[in-house]
Amino acid sequence: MVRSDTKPLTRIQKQNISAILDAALEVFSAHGFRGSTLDQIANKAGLSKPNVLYYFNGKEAIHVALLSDLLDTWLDPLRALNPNGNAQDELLAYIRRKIELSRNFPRESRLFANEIVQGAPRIENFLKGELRILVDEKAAVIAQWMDAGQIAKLDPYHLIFSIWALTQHYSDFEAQIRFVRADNITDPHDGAQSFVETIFNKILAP
Amino acid sequence: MVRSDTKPLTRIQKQNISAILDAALEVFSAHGFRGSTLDQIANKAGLSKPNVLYYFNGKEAIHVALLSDLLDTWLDPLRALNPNGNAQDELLAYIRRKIELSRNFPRESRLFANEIVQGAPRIENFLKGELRILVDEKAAVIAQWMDAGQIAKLDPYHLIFSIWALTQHYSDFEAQIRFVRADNITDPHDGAQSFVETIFNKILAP
DNA sequence: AACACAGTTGACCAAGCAGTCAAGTTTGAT
DNA sequence: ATCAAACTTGACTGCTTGGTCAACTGTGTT
Repeated sequence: MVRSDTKPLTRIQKQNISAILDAALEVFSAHGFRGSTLDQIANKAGLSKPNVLYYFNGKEAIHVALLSDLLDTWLDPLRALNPNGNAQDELLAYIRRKIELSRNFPRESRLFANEIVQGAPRIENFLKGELRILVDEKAAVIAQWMDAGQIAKLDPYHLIFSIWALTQHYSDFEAQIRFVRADNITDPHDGAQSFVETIFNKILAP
Repeated sequence: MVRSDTKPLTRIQKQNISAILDAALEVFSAHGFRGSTLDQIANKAGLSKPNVLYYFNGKEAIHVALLSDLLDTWLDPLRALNPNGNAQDELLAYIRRKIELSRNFPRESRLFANEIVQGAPRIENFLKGELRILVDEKAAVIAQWMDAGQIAKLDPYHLIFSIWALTQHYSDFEAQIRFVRADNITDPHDGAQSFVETIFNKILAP
């Protein structure tokens, strides 16, 4: 088996591992963990099933690899919230980064959504650990901004949740939006960006 | 097999069918369609697997029964939006009904969410049909209210989507909220109601 | 009490699935 | 050209799972 932590990956390894991860992202995000099969992943990756298992210890291992790659990236936008910046600017920039992330990585967003909707069994520790610490920290920053009168006084946690809800909705529930707006549609994200920014301007106004 | 459309159900049929549907709701909403097994459902319902299949034609039939029961109820809050009422009052009442629905029926909400996140393969027709017609109709009503200056001018479709996003977030992503707010929590919905009403008051203000 | 039918289930398939393995082929360093 | 290691796979195994079936029990109507 490959993927030991002791280093250098060959050309073929890099290529196949990334083909597998890309295929797995496609499949897992569309059908959930239990709804996906190794055959689907192998097929989409253009490899045989035993060959997929040559690169990863098992189905679970592929899923874990995807999630840990993802979780790290997922924190970045919130991490970048600068306590010393202007409240409105910082929050709107955060919102913009979040929208961009769901727009550019809808599969990743749905992979995450699938996990959460089903009770987050595989990422409970991430949520209770890293994410919780970061959210507590940033909620405190937001609370200070509110106390200083820079933005409207609201529950900072609910404010963060509402940003998550609105920005991810367009990727996670894309199917609903697409079917409901059958005709006049190109990208479901169209208009979303400016709408979400508009309403948060109203929400945050002191 | 039972469940023919030609009527009267016995006492035992009523009881077992409802036990099966309740168990299936529990299981499907937690694991998705493919992630759920008939054995889990049978167990939770306190019946043997063959007995479950005596009442329903198969796993799919149980899922369909659940969804069609659900979809109808799901439209009610939006249906009740009264074009002749006051814009703000009507929309806030709609929001309140939606929140109440997710709070009282989180499993139903997650069943629906599971479907949508995975591309809505089983309810595509509902979304493209009934839901779409209703949304178009109510979006037109909202647009009129906006033109009349009763509420702020926004994209009515995005306004509806944002209501869906915010009200369902607390049930569908309950796991995330619970883990992130580990301590100071009783019901994740606590505070949600007043927060969501507050921000929509700001959003809708003309 | 007797009878028809509703309800129930253990034992059993067949298909689908994750994962193994031994035997092959390809790659690249020398 | 050689060879060891990297890579690949057809054929297989064992388990899970949706679904069947024949035989059994419970119910309620006369």
